[in-house]
Amino acid sequence: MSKPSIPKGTRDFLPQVMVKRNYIFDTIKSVFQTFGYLPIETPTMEKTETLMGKYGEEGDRLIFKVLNSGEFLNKSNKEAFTDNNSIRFANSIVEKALRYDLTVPFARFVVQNRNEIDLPFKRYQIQPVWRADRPQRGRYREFYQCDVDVVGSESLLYEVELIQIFDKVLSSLKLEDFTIKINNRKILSGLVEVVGESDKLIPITVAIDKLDKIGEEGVVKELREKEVSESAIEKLKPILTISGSNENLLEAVSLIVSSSEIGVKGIEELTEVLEMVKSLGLDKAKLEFDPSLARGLNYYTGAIFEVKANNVNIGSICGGGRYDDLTSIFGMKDLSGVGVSFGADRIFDVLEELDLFPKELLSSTQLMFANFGKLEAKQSMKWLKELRAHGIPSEIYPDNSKMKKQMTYANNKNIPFVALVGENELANNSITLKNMETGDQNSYTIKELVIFFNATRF
RNA sequence: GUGGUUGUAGCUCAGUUGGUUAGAGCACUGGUUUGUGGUACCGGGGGUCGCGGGUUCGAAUCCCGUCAUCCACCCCA
Repeated sequence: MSKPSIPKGTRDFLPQVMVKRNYIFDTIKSVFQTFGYLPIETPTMEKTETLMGKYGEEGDRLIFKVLNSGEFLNKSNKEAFTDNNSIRFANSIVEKALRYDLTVPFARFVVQNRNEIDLPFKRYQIQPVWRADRPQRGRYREFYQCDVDVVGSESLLYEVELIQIFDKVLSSLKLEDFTIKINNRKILSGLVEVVGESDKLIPITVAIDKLDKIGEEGVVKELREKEVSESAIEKLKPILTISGSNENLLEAVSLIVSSSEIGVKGIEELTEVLEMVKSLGLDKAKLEFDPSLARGLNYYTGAIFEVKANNVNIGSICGGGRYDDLTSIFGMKDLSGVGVSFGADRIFDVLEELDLFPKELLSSTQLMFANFGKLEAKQSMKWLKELRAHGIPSEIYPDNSKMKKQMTYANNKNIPFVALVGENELANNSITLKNMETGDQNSYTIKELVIFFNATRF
């Protein structure tokens, strides 16, 4: 048998990593709940028809498909097989797939459970998703998304609320320098309408989205490759070059799209959101209107968001937007939704790189009893029971090993205190407490110990 | 899916124009210290050099294939 290993782009998580991951999840959950969102879960697998076609052509390719069980070959499309038609053949032997994100399953969930929920429905969902992408820095094939969404309201108050959630979560995680980028798909629609290329909305937005990566020239080159007319490119150029405050940008863009009804609507929405956020104030977040922000997911129709950690070379750590039509695909019309997603794994990488995890996360056990033999261990167990009854995380070394070995174990586990209970302590009913940081040792009774640990609790 | 990079000890890596028994640091382990870790000193274990084939008297080193990895593109959390 070869060395055991796990599939490409997946990971094992050791305890010292899990405590950090849980710190992120706990922070996110508590913020979500203070904004009035409640948890749901959906299955790991969805029917392929639920997922396919919702993420664009590229997305379909990246969906992990689950082979049918049993004698699937009997029911397979052999014609498609001999024709070398992979897609049609795959459809005949696959009817389930791993979820690609949490938003589309959520839309399905809302429609399916419409009679059990009240609108507007506010939910959060923290679960892994899978993408058959090639792994690289900050990109995994299995990763967690933490989604907050609300469906059943067109109110822009929710856009504001989600911006506040971005700010609150990331500020709570001690991130100092991050930017929330915001744009509105209606503005982009107005833009392509004004330049006379309405049918090329997607290729144009995808090209514009790459501005900060490939620069103005790169975008123009890509637009030409997508057969966008020269006159349209000329009209789009200001979008690529203008800069300044949110207000200045709004004014400039609003002039460009003024002849488009939908474009003007987008400007109005964005203006309202920006003004409200400005009057409420943000903690650490910077909020920037970025006319070149587009985002690849096809279902967005209104506001779109993306959050980047500054000074860290990793893609966006959060994203989201408003989708007016997602539930209609599943048969429920006129149900607007808006939501955002936190990329827990990327946030982890950012906090790790910036060394922002609290250091007390590393130790859970506060006190370890050294083991001096059977009698001593028996007494230590009694005292342990009492300490644990008071909620003090404590443990005992399992064997009467050499002190050096026991101490090394405590040291490696970052246990701050070791209790020494040997022959002498047993005789006078005391506990010698060693502080592993300073090396100081003092004698205590069990009562004093409980008081000591309750007092030093955070 | 396209292009490139790198595979040597548990981890990070060195290894000269191909030449005897493949090295270092960290980690692990034993001792100096049989009731004291984190610092010091001495010792020890651990490697089919990713895998398969080829060239050669001789391959970790050169060639071909393959798998894995990382990076860029595409796309995205």
